[in-house]
Formats: sequence, structure tokens, C-alpha cells
Amino acid sequence: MTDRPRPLRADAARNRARVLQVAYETFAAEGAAVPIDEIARRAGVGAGTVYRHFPTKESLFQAIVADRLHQVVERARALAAADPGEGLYAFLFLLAEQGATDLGLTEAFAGTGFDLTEALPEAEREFMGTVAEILAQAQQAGTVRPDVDAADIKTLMVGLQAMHRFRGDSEHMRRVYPLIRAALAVQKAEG
Amino acid sequence: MTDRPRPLRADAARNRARVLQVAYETFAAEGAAVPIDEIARRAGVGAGTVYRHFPTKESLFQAIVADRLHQVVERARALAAADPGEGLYAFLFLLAEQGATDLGLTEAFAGTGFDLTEALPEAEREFMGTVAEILAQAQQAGTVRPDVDAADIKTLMVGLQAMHRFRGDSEHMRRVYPLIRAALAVQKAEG
DNA sequence: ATAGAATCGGGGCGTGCGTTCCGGTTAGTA
DNA sequence: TACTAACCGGAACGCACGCCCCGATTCTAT
Repeated sequence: MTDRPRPLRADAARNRARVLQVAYETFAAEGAAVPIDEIARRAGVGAGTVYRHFPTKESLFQAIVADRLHQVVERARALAAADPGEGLYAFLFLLAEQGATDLGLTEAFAGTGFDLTEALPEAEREFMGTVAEILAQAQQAGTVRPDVDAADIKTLMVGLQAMHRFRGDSEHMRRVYPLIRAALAVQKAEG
Repeated sequence: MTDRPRPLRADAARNRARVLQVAYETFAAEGAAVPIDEIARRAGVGAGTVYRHFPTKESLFQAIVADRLHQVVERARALAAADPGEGLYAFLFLLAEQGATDLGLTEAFAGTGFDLTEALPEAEREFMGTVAEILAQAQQAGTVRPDVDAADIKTLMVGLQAMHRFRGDSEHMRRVYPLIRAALAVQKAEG
């Protein structure tokens, strides 16, 4: 999977990258209902080319999601390395911000029965592993209460992502984010 | 809109209600991609009957959402009347719980470009009005911090709803809900 | 430079869905 | 009970989209 038998011809690689980029932007902005022909047209290639690189529409979805997920994980790792105590909060905020654009994807794939865990188990594991790692660092630094686990964080991330749903106005999320942060911070007096 | 020129024949009313119910359950469980023919089949009527009551698929969506929204508002009002201080929390929890089933709707409509505010402005106003009302009661009772507004609550509701997105397991939401509640409760020491 | 092979492009096929239409049927009324 | 108007069912239409195919084109290795 990591090493290809042959390194893919130059123009083919170029086209593949271009299709992936255009598809990401288009689906995020206009939903998954956009036809492949339209993706091809905007990428300046024929429909056949798209289908050669991504044999089915679903496989194109998978490639997009895997790509985005990998990027966000890398950025989160960098943030956490810079400041372990703030890392998790930075991760949450990053995801919430990114959510403004990626929400299009989330919504688009929601209706198609696309299940991340079973479609891309590897990417899912990488993501959850990173969450657990960064969470542990924050808890050791004492900035996040110890009784939350990685699954809770994931749940919160999903919620934060969804909060962009109305009007694409990120103002709402920005107002609510401090509340979430306060909820996660260690409480001196526990109720 | 409230008074019809003629009160709709008995069988027609029966069929309409039946289609609405079946459509709600089906879309919630299997997504908005289910064909109208299938809805009709399950409701035990012909496709023509569905289209007579709901001239387009979108109008069927609207009727379902308006129905659900109205029901949830009524229940929220009852909860708040019973205990003004707990009303808002009960409302939040109700929505979060209901989200487990209604999430199907949310996701189903997310991909279709369905916008509540512009599709059903009246229902939206009723909903937001109720939120504002119940929030005000809770704030007067001193159970919710005074610096949050109705829009913030709506944002949180959207997030809570979305938290069911993975595995339909309501366990995740139940673990996170107390965090949200703690964040909304009045803070004795403000940071 | 040239041969050979992989890639490109876009026209075309099949399918499935939203919507319409009309002959048969059934609920209300006198 | 008989008449009428509204309602019912499901066959049929048109369209849009996913996917396949093949002649023309472009890249790489010798």
C-alpha cells in the first residue's frame, strides 16, 4: 500500500492531485450531490480520468476524508508539541474553526451512509490515537480534568463541528467555545 | 392556513397522517434518499396519494420537520412550566435524547440544502421564542449564568444533537451532557 | 528520435428516482 | 338509496447521474 509497483506517470499524478483538490472544494461547498462529470469539468479533465484514479464515487470520498484527516492530525501534533498544556484546547479550536469549511463535507457525507470507522479504520485509529495522546499530555499538565477520556473529546469535537450549521457564521461557535473550555478545565470544587 | 375551506375527507385525512408518520420514521431511520414510492408502499397507499398531499418531496420534508419541531416545543413548554429553574436543562436533555432518533432527519436533510430558517420561518420563530422564554426563566431562577443568550443555547443544542453521530450510541452524549450543564451553571468565581 | 505503453477525453448505456396522469373507487349528501 | 365530487392507485414519462469503453494523445525508456 505504501510502495507502488510503478511511480505513476507525471501527468497522471498531476491530474490525480488536481481532481482530489477540486473534489474537496466542490463537495465541501456544494454537497456530495455534485455529479462526477462536474468535478471532472472543473478539474479540466474527462470523466474517465476521474474514474481511473477513483474507481467509484465512494472511493473519491474516502480519499478526500483520509487526506483532510491526516492534515488535521499533523497540525494538531505540531500544536501539542509547542505547548502540551494548551495542545488539546488548540486542537479543539482548530477543528472547530476548520469545521466552517469541512462541515460541508460532514453534512455531505452524512446522508450517504458513509461510516468513517468502517471505511477508513486506519485513519480513524490514527485520529483517535492522536486525541488520546494530546489529551493525556494536557491532563498531566493539569489543564484538563482527569475524568474525561478520548471518546468524550471526540464527542465534543463532533458537536463543535456541527455548531457551524447555521448561516456558516462562526460567531456562534466562538461564543460557545469558551463555555466548552470552562467545562473541560479542572474544577477546584467538584459537585 | 388555520381554517381550511373544506375539512378534508375522512380517508384523505387518515392517509395524510399515515404518510407523514411513515415518512418520518423511514427518513429518520434510513435517510432522505429513500424513494417516495417506497414511502407510499410502506404507508399502504399509491405514490399518487403521497404527491397529492405533498406536491413535492421537499414539501414532505417541511411537513415532517414542522411537525417534530412543534411537538418538541410543546414538551419543552410543559417541562419548563413544571420547574422553571430546571426547564432549560430539561429542554437541552430532551433535545439531546430525541436527537438519537431525529438525528437521522438532521443528517438526511443536511445534504439536501434544506434551510430551516428560510423554509419554515414561522416554526423557527416559535422555536427560538420558546428557547428565549425558557432561558429567561432559568436565568431568573439563578440556575443558568446570565451572560448566555438564546442563540448560544441554540448553538449548543445543535452540537448536542450532532453528538449522536457515531454509532447511534447515546452513551457518548450522556457522558458529555453533565459537562455542558456544568458550563452553563452560574460560576461563583469568574475567570 | 522512435517505439511502445499507459493515460486522456467524452460520448453512450443502463438504472433509479421524482413527478404526472387518468380510469376506477369510495366517502359524503339529499 | 342514489348521485356526485373528491380521492385512490399504479403505470408511464423524462431526466439526471454513475459508470464503461475505445480511439486519440502524451509520456518514458532505449
